[in-house]
Amino acid sequence: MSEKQVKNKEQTMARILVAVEEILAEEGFGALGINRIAKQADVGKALIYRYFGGLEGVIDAYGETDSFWPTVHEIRGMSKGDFVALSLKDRCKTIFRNFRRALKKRPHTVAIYAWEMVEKNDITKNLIANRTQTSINVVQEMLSESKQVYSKYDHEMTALLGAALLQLTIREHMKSPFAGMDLDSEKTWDRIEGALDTIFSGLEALHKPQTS
Amino acid sequence: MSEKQVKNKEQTMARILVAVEEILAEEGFGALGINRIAKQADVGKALIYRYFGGLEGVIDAYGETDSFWPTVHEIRGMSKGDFVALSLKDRCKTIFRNFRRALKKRPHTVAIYAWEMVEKNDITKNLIANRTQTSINVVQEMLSESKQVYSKYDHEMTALLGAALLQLTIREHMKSPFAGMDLDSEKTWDRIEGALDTIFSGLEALHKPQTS
DNA sequence: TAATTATGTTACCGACTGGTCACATAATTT
DNA sequence: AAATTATGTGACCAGTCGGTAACATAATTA
Repeated sequence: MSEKQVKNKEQTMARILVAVEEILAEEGFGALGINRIAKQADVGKALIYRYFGGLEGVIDAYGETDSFWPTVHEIRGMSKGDFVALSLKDRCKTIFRNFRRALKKRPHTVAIYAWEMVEKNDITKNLIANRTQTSINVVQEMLSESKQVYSKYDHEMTALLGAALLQLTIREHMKSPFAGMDLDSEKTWDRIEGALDTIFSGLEALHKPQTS
Repeated sequence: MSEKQVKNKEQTMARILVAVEEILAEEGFGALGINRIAKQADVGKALIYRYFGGLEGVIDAYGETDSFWPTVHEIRGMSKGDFVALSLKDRCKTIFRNFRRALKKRPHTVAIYAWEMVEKNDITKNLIANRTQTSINVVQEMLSESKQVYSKYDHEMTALLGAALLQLTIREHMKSPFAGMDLDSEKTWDRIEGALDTIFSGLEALHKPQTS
Protein backbone atom coordinates (compact mmCIF):
# COMPACT_ATOMS: atom_id res chain seq x y z
CA MET A 1 0.00 0.00 0.00
CA SER A 2 2.98 2.26 -0.10
CA GLU A 3 4.74 1.46 -3.32
CA LYS A 4 2.94 2.72 -6.39
CA GLN A 5 0.93 5.47 -4.86
CA VAL A 6 0.78 8.75 -6.63
CA LYS A 7 0.86 10.63 -3.39
CA ASN A 8 3.42 9.32 -0.99
CA LYS A 9 4.89 11.41 1.77
CA GLU A 10 7.89 9.21 2.44
CA GLN A 11 8.95 9.00 -1.16
CA THR A 12 8.55 12.72 -1.59
CA MET A 13 10.63 13.46 1.47
CA ALA A 14 13.30 11.10 0.22
CA ARG A 15 13.29 12.79 -3.17
CA ILE A 16 13.78 16.13 -1.49
CA LEU A 17 16.77 14.89 0.50
CA VAL A 18 18.28 13.33 -2.59
CA ALA A 19 17.85 16.63 -4.35
CA VAL A 20 19.80 18.37 -1.61
CA GLU A 21 22.65 15.94 -2.07
CA GLU A 22 22.66 16.30 -5.84
CA ILE A 23 22.75 20.06 -5.69
CA LEU A 24 25.55 20.06 -3.14
CA ALA A 25 27.59 17.66 -5.23
CA GLU A 26 27.08 19.34 -8.56
CA GLU A 27 26.83 23.01 -7.79
CA GLY A 28 27.85 23.54 -4.20
CA PHE A 29 25.99 25.23 -1.43
CA GLY A 30 25.71 28.49 -3.32
CA ALA A 31 22.93 27.00 -5.37
CA LEU A 32 21.21 25.42 -2.39
CA GLY A 33 17.95 27.28 -1.97
CA ILE A 34 14.35 26.40 -1.45
CA ASN A 35 13.40 27.05 -5.04
CA ARG A 36 16.34 25.14 -6.40
CA ILE A 37 15.66 22.14 -4.20
CA ALA A 38 12.00 22.13 -5.13
CA LYS A 39 12.87 22.25 -8.80
CA GLN A 40 15.50 19.52 -8.51
CA ALA A 41 13.11 17.23 -6.63
CA ASP A 42 10.26 18.19 -8.95
CA VAL A 43 8.13 19.11 -5.99
CA GLY A 44 6.24 22.15 -4.88
CA LYS A 45 8.33 24.07 -2.44
CA ALA A 46 5.39 24.30 -0.10
CA LEU A 47 5.99 20.64 0.66
CA ILE A 48 9.47 21.42 1.87
CA TYR A 49 7.98 23.81 4.35
CA ARG A 50 5.32 21.36 5.37
CA TYR A 51 7.67 18.41 5.83
CA PHE A 52 10.86 20.04 7.00
CA GLY A 53 9.84 23.47 8.16
CA GLY A 54 12.00 25.33 5.69
CA LEU A 55 15.49 25.51 4.31
CA GLU A 56 17.22 25.07 7.61
CA GLY A 57 15.06 22.12 8.49
CA VAL A 58 15.66 20.25 5.29
CA ILE A 59 19.41 20.74 5.57
CA ASP A 60 19.36 19.53 9.14
CA ALA A 61 17.38 16.51 8.01
CA TYR A 62 19.94 15.90 5.29
CA GLY A 63 22.62 16.06 7.93
CA GLU A 64 21.00 13.14 9.68
CA THR A 65 21.47 11.10 6.55
CA ASP A 66 24.48 8.85 6.86
CA SER A 67 25.02 8.83 3.12
CA PHE A 68 27.37 11.72 3.33
CA TRP A 69 29.71 10.64 6.03
CA PRO A 70 32.43 8.02 5.72
CA THR A 71 32.39 5.16 8.16
CA VAL A 72 35.26 4.39 10.46
CA HIS A 73 35.89 1.18 8.61
CA GLU A 74 36.16 3.00 5.32
CA ILE A 75 38.76 5.31 6.78
CA ARG A 76 40.66 2.41 8.26
CA GLY A 77 40.45 0.55 4.95
CA MET A 78 41.01 -2.78 6.64
CA SER A 79 40.00 -4.76 9.68
CA LYS A 80 40.77 -3.26 13.03
CA GLY A 81 43.16 -6.12 13.74
CA ASP A 82 45.17 -5.55 10.62
CA PHE A 83 45.20 -1.86 11.24
CA VAL A 84 46.63 -1.88 14.72
CA ALA A 85 49.32 -4.23 13.47
CA LEU A 86 50.65 -1.44 11.29
CA SER A 87 53.34 0.94 12.38
CA LEU A 88 52.19 4.33 13.50
CA LYS A 89 53.64 5.79 10.35
CA ASP A 90 51.74 3.41 8.11
CA ARG A 91 48.60 4.00 10.06
CA CYS A 92 48.80 7.73 9.49
CA LYS A 93 49.51 7.28 5.84
CA THR A 94 46.62 4.86 5.51
CA ILE A 95 44.22 7.21 7.19
CA PHE A 96 45.40 10.07 5.07
CA ARG A 97 44.96 8.12 1.87
CA ASN A 98 41.61 6.61 2.72
CA PHE A 99 40.17 9.77 4.10
CA ARG A 100 41.01 11.49 0.88
CA ARG A 101 39.42 8.75 -1.16
CA ALA A 102 36.35 8.87 1.03
CA LEU A 103 36.01 12.59 0.45
CA LYS A 104 36.55 12.19 -3.26
CA LYS A 105 33.61 9.84 -3.37
CA ARG A 106 31.47 12.38 -1.54
CA PRO A 107 31.60 15.72 -3.32
CA HIS A 108 28.59 16.83 -1.31
CA THR A 109 30.55 16.39 1.89
CA VAL A 110 33.38 18.43 0.48
CA ALA A 111 30.89 21.09 -0.50
CA ILE A 112 29.65 21.24 3.05
CA TYR A 113 33.16 21.51 4.38
CA ALA A 114 33.82 24.40 2.06
CA TRP A 115 30.53 25.95 3.00
CA GLU A 116 31.42 25.81 6.63
CA MET A 117 34.42 27.96 5.97
CA VAL A 118 32.58 30.69 4.21
CA GLU A 119 29.21 31.24 5.82
CA LYS A 120 29.72 32.70 9.21
CA ASN A 121 26.84 32.21 11.59
CA ASP A 122 24.77 29.67 9.83
CA ILE A 123 23.07 26.38 9.41
CA THR A 124 26.23 24.37 9.00
CA LYS A 125 27.22 25.00 12.58
CA ASN A 126 25.13 22.25 14.06
CA LEU A 127 25.35 20.30 10.86
CA ILE A 128 29.04 19.60 10.77
CA ALA A 129 30.68 20.80 13.96
CA ASN A 130 29.95 17.70 15.93
CA ARG A 131 30.58 15.40 13.00
CA THR A 132 33.99 16.89 12.47
CA GLN A 133 34.65 16.57 16.14
CA THR A 134 33.70 12.93 16.24
CA SER A 135 35.65 12.27 13.10
CA ILE A 136 38.75 13.76 14.63
CA ASN A 137 38.14 11.82 17.76
CA VAL A 138 37.98 8.64 15.74
CA VAL A 139 41.32 9.41 14.17
CA GLN A 140 42.82 10.23 17.51
CA GLU A 141 41.46 7.06 18.95
CA MET A 142 42.87 5.02 16.13
CA LEU A 143 46.27 6.55 16.59
CA SER A 144 46.28 6.32 20.34
CA GLU A 145 45.54 2.64 20.32
CA SER A 146 49.28 2.37 20.44
CA LYS A 147 51.51 3.53 23.22
CA GLN A 148 53.84 4.93 20.61
CA VAL A 149 53.89 8.68 20.28
CA TYR A 150 56.01 11.07 18.30
CA SER A 151 56.07 14.00 20.63
CA LYS A 152 53.90 15.95 23.00
CA TYR A 153 52.51 17.70 19.92
CA ASP A 154 50.91 14.63 18.41
CA HIS A 155 47.49 16.19 18.49
CA GLU A 156 48.65 19.32 16.69
CA MET A 157 50.52 17.30 14.12
CA THR A 158 47.45 15.28 13.37
CA ALA A 159 45.48 18.46 13.07
CA LEU A 160 48.07 20.03 10.79
CA LEU A 161 48.04 17.14 8.39
CA GLY A 162 44.27 16.84 8.57
CA ALA A 163 43.91 20.51 7.78
CA ALA A 164 46.29 20.17 4.85
CA LEU A 165 44.39 17.18 3.54
CA LEU A 166 41.10 18.98 3.82
CA GLN A 167 42.40 22.07 2.12
CA LEU A 168 43.96 20.17 -0.75
CA THR A 169 40.91 17.98 -1.20
CA ILE A 170 38.63 20.97 -1.37
CA ARG A 171 40.86 22.57 -3.96
CA GLU A 172 40.95 19.36 -5.91
CA HIS A 173 37.19 19.32 -5.87
CA MET A 174 36.98 22.96 -6.90
CA LYS A 175 39.66 22.50 -9.52
CA SER A 176 41.47 25.31 -7.82
CA PRO A 177 45.21 24.80 -8.11
CA PHE A 178 47.51 25.14 -5.15
CA ALA A 179 51.23 25.72 -5.13
CA GLY A 180 51.28 24.94 -8.81
CA MET A 181 50.31 21.34 -8.24
CA ASP A 182 47.92 19.49 -10.51
CA LEU A 183 45.63 17.98 -7.94
CA ASP A 184 43.73 16.09 -10.60
CA SER A 185 46.72 13.90 -11.22
CA GLU A 186 47.33 10.79 -9.18
CA LYS A 187 51.04 11.33 -9.56
CA THR A 188 50.72 14.56 -7.64
CA TRP A 189 49.04 12.75 -4.79
CA ASP A 190 51.68 10.08 -4.90
CA ARG A 191 54.27 12.75 -4.40
CA ILE A 192 52.29 14.26 -1.56
CA GLU A 193 52.25 10.86 0.05
CA GLY A 194 55.97 10.76 -0.50
CA ALA A 195 56.27 13.99 1.41
CA LEU A 196 54.15 12.53 4.17
CA ASP A 197 56.34 9.50 4.24
CA THR A 198 59.38 11.67 4.57
CA ILE A 199 57.85 13.62 7.42
CA PHE A 200 56.98 10.48 9.33
CA SER A 201 60.36 8.98 8.65
CA GLY A 202 61.88 12.03 10.18
CA LEU A 203 59.67 11.74 13.23
CA GLU A 204 60.65 8.13 13.67
CA ALA A 205 64.28 9.08 13.30
CA LEU A 206 63.86 11.33 16.31
CA HIS A 207 63.23 8.27 18.40
CA LYS A 208 66.05 6.18 17.00
CA PRO A 209 68.93 8.58 16.76
CA GLN A 210 71.31 5.78 15.84
CA THR A 211 70.76 4.19 12.49
CA SER A 212 71.00 0.44 12.83
CA MET B 1 41.58 71.66 -7.53
CA SER B 2 41.07 68.09 -6.55
CA GLU B 3 40.68 68.14 -2.80
CA LYS B 4 37.44 69.66 -1.64
CA GLN B 5 35.36 69.07 -4.69
CA VAL B 6 31.88 67.76 -4.26
CA LYS B 7 32.18 65.70 -7.39
CA ASN B 8 35.44 63.84 -7.62
CA LYS B 9 35.84 60.73 -9.67
CA GLU B 10 39.03 59.54 -8.04
CA GLN B 11 37.75 59.87 -4.52
CA THR B 12 34.54 58.12 -5.45
CA MET B 13 36.38 55.25 -7.07
CA ALA B 14 38.57 54.96 -4.02
CA ARG B 15 35.53 54.93 -1.76
CA ILE B 16 34.07 52.11 -3.80
CA LEU B 17 37.22 50.02 -3.50
CA VAL B 18 37.40 50.67 0.21
CA ALA B 19 33.81 49.56 0.47
CA VAL B 20 34.70 46.28 -1.21
CA GLU B 21 37.41 45.69 1.32
CA GLU B 22 35.19 46.54 4.27
CA ILE B 23 32.46 44.21 3.13
CA LEU B 24 34.89 41.38 2.53
CA ALA B 25 36.45 41.83 5.94
CA GLU B 26 33.26 42.16 7.90
CA GLU B 27 30.77 39.98 6.13
CA GLY B 28 32.65 37.89 3.59
CA PHE B 29 32.07 37.51 -0.07
CA GLY B 30 28.51 36.31 0.40
CA ALA B 31 27.45 39.87 1.02
CA LEU B 32 29.51 41.28 -1.82
CA GLY B 33 27.03 42.53 -4.38
CA ILE B 34 26.54 45.64 -6.41
CA ASN B 35 23.82 46.98 -4.20
CA ARG B 36 25.72 46.25 -1.03
CA ILE B 37 28.86 47.92 -2.32
CA ALA B 38 26.94 50.97 -3.45
CA LYS B 39 25.28 51.27 -0.08
CA GLN B 40 28.54 50.81 1.82
CA ALA B 41 30.29 53.43 -0.30
CA ASP B 42 27.24 55.71 -0.16
CA VAL B 43 27.25 55.94 -3.90
CA GLY B 44 24.77 55.29 -6.64
CA LYS B 45 25.43 51.89 -8.07
CA ALA B 46 25.30 53.32 -11.54
CA LEU B 47 28.70 54.78 -10.82
CA ILE B 48 30.12 51.33 -10.21
CA TYR B 49 29.00 50.36 -13.66
CA ARG B 50 30.34 53.55 -15.18
CA TYR B 51 33.74 53.36 -13.50
CA PHE B 52 34.37 49.64 -13.24
CA GLY B 53 31.96 48.09 -15.67
CA GLY B 54 30.12 46.06 -13.07
CA LEU B 55 30.67 43.68 -10.21
CA GLU B 56 33.40 41.68 -11.87
CA GLY B 57 35.22 44.82 -12.88
CA VAL B 58 35.22 46.36 -9.44
CA ILE B 59 36.47 43.15 -7.88
CA ASP B 60 39.23 42.90 -10.44
CA ALA B 61 40.13 46.49 -9.70
CA TYR B 62 40.22 45.70 -6.02
CA GLY B 63 42.53 42.82 -6.79
CA GLU B 64 45.00 45.28 -8.23
CA THR B 65 45.10 47.01 -4.90
CA ASP B 66 48.15 46.05 -2.92
CA SER B 67 46.40 46.68 0.35
CA PHE B 68 45.27 43.13 0.54
CA TRP B 69 48.45 41.27 -0.19
CA PRO B 70 51.39 40.88 2.14
CA THR B 71 54.77 41.96 0.89
CA VAL B 72 57.72 39.65 0.69
CA HIS B 73 59.44 41.61 3.40
CA GLU B 74 56.51 41.20 5.71
CA ILE B 75 56.59 37.46 5.24
CA ARG B 76 60.30 37.36 5.80
CA GLY B 77 59.93 39.52 8.88
CA MET B 78 63.56 40.63 8.72
CA SER B 79 66.17 41.73 6.29
CA LYS B 80 67.06 39.34 3.54
CA GLY B 81 70.56 39.03 4.95
CA ASP B 82 69.37 38.02 8.37
CA PHE B 83 66.91 35.65 6.86
CA VAL B 84 69.29 33.62 4.75
CA ALA B 85 71.52 33.31 7.78
CA LEU B 86 68.84 31.25 9.47
CA SER B 87 68.72 27.51 9.30
CA LEU B 88 66.25 26.06 6.87
CA LYS B 89 64.13 24.96 9.75
CA ASP B 90 64.01 28.41 11.27
CA ARG B 91 63.27 29.89 7.90
CA CYS B 92 60.26 27.69 7.45
CA LYS B 93 59.01 28.42 10.92
CA THR B 94 59.48 32.13 10.38
CA ILE B 95 57.57 32.09 7.14
CA PHE B 96 54.80 30.08 8.68
CA ARG B 97 54.46 32.43 11.61
CA ASN B 98 54.68 35.64 9.63
CA PHE B 99 52.41 34.48 6.89
CA ARG B 100 49.78 33.66 9.47
CA ARG B 101 50.17 37.06 11.08
CA ALA B 102 49.93 38.72 7.70
CA LEU B 103 46.69 36.92 6.98
CA LYS B 104 45.32 37.75 10.38
CA LYS B 105 45.82 41.41 9.62
CA ARG B 106 43.96 41.00 6.34
CA PRO B 107 40.58 39.39 6.95
CA HIS B 108 39.53 40.46 3.47
CA THR B 109 42.28 38.35 1.99
CA VAL B 110 41.19 35.38 4.03
CA ALA B 111 37.65 35.95 2.85
CA ILE B 112 38.82 35.82 -0.74
CA TYR B 113 40.75 32.65 -0.10
CA ALA B 114 37.67 31.07 1.37
CA TRP B 115 35.60 32.35 -1.50
CA GLU B 116 37.94 30.76 -3.96
CA MET B 117 37.20 27.39 -2.48
CA VAL B 118 33.50 27.65 -2.73
CA GLU B 119 32.50 29.41 -5.91
CA LYS B 120 33.34 27.20 -8.77
CA ASN B 121 33.79 28.99 -12.07
CA ASP B 122 33.96 32.55 -11.02
CA ILE B 123 35.54 35.93 -10.69
CA THR B 124 38.19 34.90 -8.22
CA LYS B 125 39.92 32.74 -10.75
CA ASN B 126 41.94 35.50 -12.30
CA LEU B 127 41.86 37.42 -9.07
CA ILE B 128 43.82 35.11 -6.86
CA ALA B 129 45.23 32.29 -8.94
CA ASN B 130 48.28 34.17 -10.08
CA ARG B 131 48.75 35.87 -6.72
CA THR B 132 48.80 32.53 -4.98
CA GLN B 133 51.20 31.28 -7.57
CA THR B 134 53.60 34.15 -7.13
CA SER B 135 53.28 33.89 -3.39
CA ILE B 136 54.22 30.26 -3.48
CA ASN B 137 57.06 31.06 -5.81
CA VAL B 138 58.33 33.60 -3.35
CA VAL B 139 58.31 31.03 -0.60
CA GLN B 140 60.03 28.52 -2.80
CA GLU B 141 62.60 31.06 -3.77
CA MET B 142 63.27 31.99 -0.20
CA LEU B 143 63.76 28.38 0.73
CA SER B 144 65.85 27.49 -2.25
CA GLU B 145 68.33 30.22 -1.59
CA SER B 146 70.10 27.51 0.29
CA LYS B 147 71.57 24.38 -1.14
CA GLN B 148 70.13 22.51 1.78
CA VAL B 149 67.12 20.37 1.02
CA TYR B 150 65.17 17.91 3.07
CA SER B 151 64.14 15.47 0.40
CA LYS B 152 63.01 15.29 -3.17
CA TYR B 153 59.56 16.12 -1.87
CA ASP B 154 60.44 19.58 -0.62
CA HIS B 155 57.87 21.19 -2.86
CA GLU B 156 55.08 18.93 -1.66
CA MET B 157 56.06 19.44 1.94
CA THR B 158 55.93 23.17 1.53
CA ALA B 159 52.56 22.83 -0.08
CA LEU B 160 51.29 20.58 2.68
CA LEU B 161 52.24 23.00 5.40
CA GLY B 162 50.99 25.95 3.40
CA ALA B 163 47.67 24.24 2.88
CA ALA B 164 47.42 23.45 6.57
CA LEU B 165 48.23 27.02 7.48
CA LEU B 166 45.64 28.36 5.07
CA GLN B 167 42.97 25.99 6.29
CA LEU B 168 43.60 26.73 9.95
CA THR B 169 43.75 30.47 9.35
CA ILE B 170 40.47 30.43 7.50
CA ARG B 171 38.87 28.49 10.31
CA GLU B 172 40.34 30.88 12.82
CA HIS B 173 38.81 33.74 10.90
CA MET B 174 35.46 32.01 10.64
CA LYS B 175 35.60 30.97 14.27
CA SER B 176 35.09 27.45 13.05
CA PRO B 177 36.87 25.02 15.31
CA PHE B 178 39.07 22.29 13.98
CA ALA B 179 40.17 19.12 15.71
CA GLY B 180 38.90 20.54 18.95
CA MET B 181 41.51 23.28 18.97
CA ASP B 182 40.75 26.80 20.11
CA LEU B 183 42.26 28.73 17.25
CA ASP B 184 41.56 32.01 18.97
CA SER B 185 44.12 31.24 21.60
CA GLU B 186 47.75 32.09 21.08
CA LYS B 187 48.67 29.08 23.15
CA THR B 188 47.10 26.85 20.54
CA TRP B 189 49.22 28.43 17.85
CA ASP B 190 52.27 28.07 20.03
CA ARG B 191 51.57 24.37 20.21
CA ILE B 192 51.07 24.21 16.46
CA GLU B 193 54.46 25.81 16.06
CA GLY B 194 55.77 23.22 18.44
CA ALA B 195 54.42 20.53 16.15
CA LEU B 196 56.06 22.26 13.21
CA ASP B 197 59.29 22.39 15.10
CA THR B 198 59.09 18.69 15.80
CA ILE B 199 58.44 17.92 12.15
CA PHE B 200 61.42 19.92 11.01
CA SER B 201 63.61 18.46 13.71
CA GLY B 202 62.71 15.07 12.37
CA LEU B 203 63.58 16.08 8.85
CA GLU B 204 66.93 17.38 9.99
CA ALA B 205 67.52 14.17 11.87
CA LEU B 206 67.19 12.34 8.59
CA HIS B 207 70.31 14.11 7.40
CA LYS B 208 72.34 13.67 10.56
CA PRO B 209 71.67 10.12 11.60
CA GLN B 210 74.29 10.36 14.31
CA THR B 211 73.49 12.66 17.18
CA SER B 212 76.50 14.72 18.01
C1' DT C 1 29.01 84.39 -18.64
C1' DA C 2 27.38 80.65 -21.67
C1' DA C 3 27.94 76.11 -23.42
C1' DT C 4 29.75 71.71 -22.69
C1' DT C 5 31.43 67.90 -20.43
C1' DA C 6 31.93 65.03 -16.39
C1' DT C 7 29.98 63.40 -12.17
C1' DG C 8 26.22 62.03 -9.10
C1' DT C 9 21.03 60.69 -8.32
C1' DT C 10 16.72 58.67 -9.03
C1' DA C 11 13.41 55.70 -10.71
C1' DC C 12 12.66 51.75 -12.87
C1' DC C 13 13.13 46.97 -15.17
C1' DG C 14 12.91 41.75 -15.23
C1' DA C 15 14.39 37.90 -12.73
C1' DC C 16 15.09 35.77 -8.78
C1' DT C 17 14.73 34.83 -3.60
C1' DG C 18 12.27 32.77 0.69
C1' DG C 19 7.72 32.27 2.27
C1' DT C 20 2.42 31.67 2.60
C1' DC C 21 -2.00 30.87 1.10
C1' DA C 22 -6.17 28.77 -0.94
C1' DC C 23 -7.30 25.22 -3.63
C1' DA C 24 -7.36 20.59 -6.08
C1' DT C 25 -6.78 15.77 -5.93
C1' DA C 26 -5.66 11.44 -4.07
C1' DA C 27 -5.94 8.16 -0.10
C1' DT C 28 -8.43 6.73 4.15
C1' DT C 29 -11.82 6.29 7.16
C1' DT C 30 -16.63 6.15 8.36
C1' DA D 1 -20.77 5.56 -1.41
C1' DA D 2 -19.92 9.70 1.47
C1' DA D 3 -17.14 12.32 4.42
C1' DT D 4 -12.69 13.30 6.00
C1' DT D 5 -7.97 13.57 6.12
C1' DA D 6 -3.49 13.75 3.91
C1' DT D 7 -0.79 15.02 0.00
C1' DG D 8 0.38 17.77 -4.03
C1' DT D 9 -0.25 22.31 -7.07
C1' DG D 10 -0.39 26.93 -8.39
C1' DA D 11 -0.76 31.67 -7.62
C1' DC D 12 0.82 35.23 -5.16
C1' DC D 13 3.47 38.25 -1.74
C1' DA D 14 7.28 41.41 -0.37
C1' DG D 15 12.07 41.90 -0.80
C1' DT D 16 16.45 41.69 -3.18
C1' DC D 17 19.36 40.89 -7.02
C1' DG D 18 22.12 42.84 -11.17
C1' DG D 19 21.50 46.13 -14.61
C1' DT D 20 19.92 50.44 -17.39
C1' DA D 21 18.16 54.68 -18.59
C1' DA D 22 16.80 59.52 -17.83
C1' DC D 23 17.68 63.19 -15.29
C1' DA D 24 20.04 66.76 -12.21
C1' DT D 25 24.01 69.16 -10.74
C1' DA D 26 28.69 70.34 -10.39
C1' DA D 27 33.18 71.31 -12.85
C1' DT D 28 35.44 72.70 -16.92
C1' DT D 29 36.04 74.79 -21.22
C1' DA D 30 35.01 78.20 -24.55
